[in-house]
Amino acid sequence: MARKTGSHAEITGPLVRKAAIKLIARYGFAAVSMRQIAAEIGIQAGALYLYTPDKQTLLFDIMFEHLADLLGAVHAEPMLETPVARLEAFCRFHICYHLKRPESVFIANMELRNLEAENFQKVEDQRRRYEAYLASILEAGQNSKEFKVPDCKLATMAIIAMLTGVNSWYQEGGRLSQDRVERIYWNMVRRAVGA
Amino acid sequence: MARKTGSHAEITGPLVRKAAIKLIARYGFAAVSMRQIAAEIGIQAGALYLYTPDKQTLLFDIMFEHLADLLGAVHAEPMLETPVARLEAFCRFHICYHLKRPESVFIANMELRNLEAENFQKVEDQRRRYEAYLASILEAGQNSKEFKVPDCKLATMAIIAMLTGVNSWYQEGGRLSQDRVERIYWNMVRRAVGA
DNA sequence: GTCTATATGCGGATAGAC
DNA sequence: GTCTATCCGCATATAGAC
Repeated sequence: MARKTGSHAEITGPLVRKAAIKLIARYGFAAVSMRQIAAEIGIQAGALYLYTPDKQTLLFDIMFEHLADLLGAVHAEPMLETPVARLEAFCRFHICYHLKRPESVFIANMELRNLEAENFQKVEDQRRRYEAYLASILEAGQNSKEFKVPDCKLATMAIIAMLTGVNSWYQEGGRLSQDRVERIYWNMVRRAVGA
Repeated sequence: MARKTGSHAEITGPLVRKAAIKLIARYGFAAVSMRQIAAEIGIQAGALYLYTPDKQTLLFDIMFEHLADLLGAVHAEPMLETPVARLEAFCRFHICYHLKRPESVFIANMELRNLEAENFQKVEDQRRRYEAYLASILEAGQNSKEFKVPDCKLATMAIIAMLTGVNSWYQEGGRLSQDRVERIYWNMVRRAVGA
């Protein structure tokens, strides 16, 4: 395929996404203008509309793909034997995956209310599927008597909130290594579910 | 003091605050206009500036007062004998207090990035003081060997994230009573700290 | 594919009448 | 204390030149 001079779609497309993630994470969706996003990558605002039909779709795509990637990654994890091994793997996976892309995580958690109804539903469905993955581990452990969880649904929400919270304070090169953090959190989770 | 016809400062002032909390919680600070806030209470936008010097100060006041009230309330709790009793009281207090004012809690957690630097510092200071309150309970239990916490700082962050997470799913009149939720969460916390 | 220019509307905040 | 009117700037999105 011939390409005209000044044709950079394959480069610019991903740059738009990347710039939007960076700026929305920092300032919030409503506070970031299309002009800012364009300026971040050195193009004019009008040119953005070659890569997204509008601002709302840009937000939705960022959030949906983040959750789709997350779901894909968790399901790609090797399926371990025991519930306790699976729960440890989940805890470590969750912390690790989230710490690697703090901006997307932040957007996925903070910008739900800026999604239009239809888009919100799609994103929420993904989120529920992720929660269901953890819930199934807890239920398995409950059935096998390895865990003592008073309520699997509550434990699911509690564990996810606790693990995601790491993103709000963890700093690379800080007092604790990531592996140490994972270990400490896993120990708290393990005891919380009575394993 | 004589009052002119149409003078409703004592009524309107609190109404402004209340309307702002409602709208900012629902749509986000950046997405809410001063015109919307005014319309919510049936006045014109210009009249808002009798009650706040600007939009930023309105946000700061809401967040700061929320945290000041929270700190005041937690320090007003009766000081119980043992660390384990104090930790249970804290867990129940935190869930109860936060469920009672979900909008202010949401704003305090979501709108930090919309605060100007100086205001941000003041709000963060309050938050740190609240965290320190929980940390001191954990340290006391650690010293008395009642708890087995690998790291008090991490346990503090983990417990607060976990407890605050209740606000994101709890619905009055749902499957579980608030007391039942408090009990279940307290049990998870208790085991997580090895008590 | 990107630019400039522009249509159109809403934003925060203030001035001055009542 | 509240209203109306207004300043001024920036928002999203589109049209058409290059």
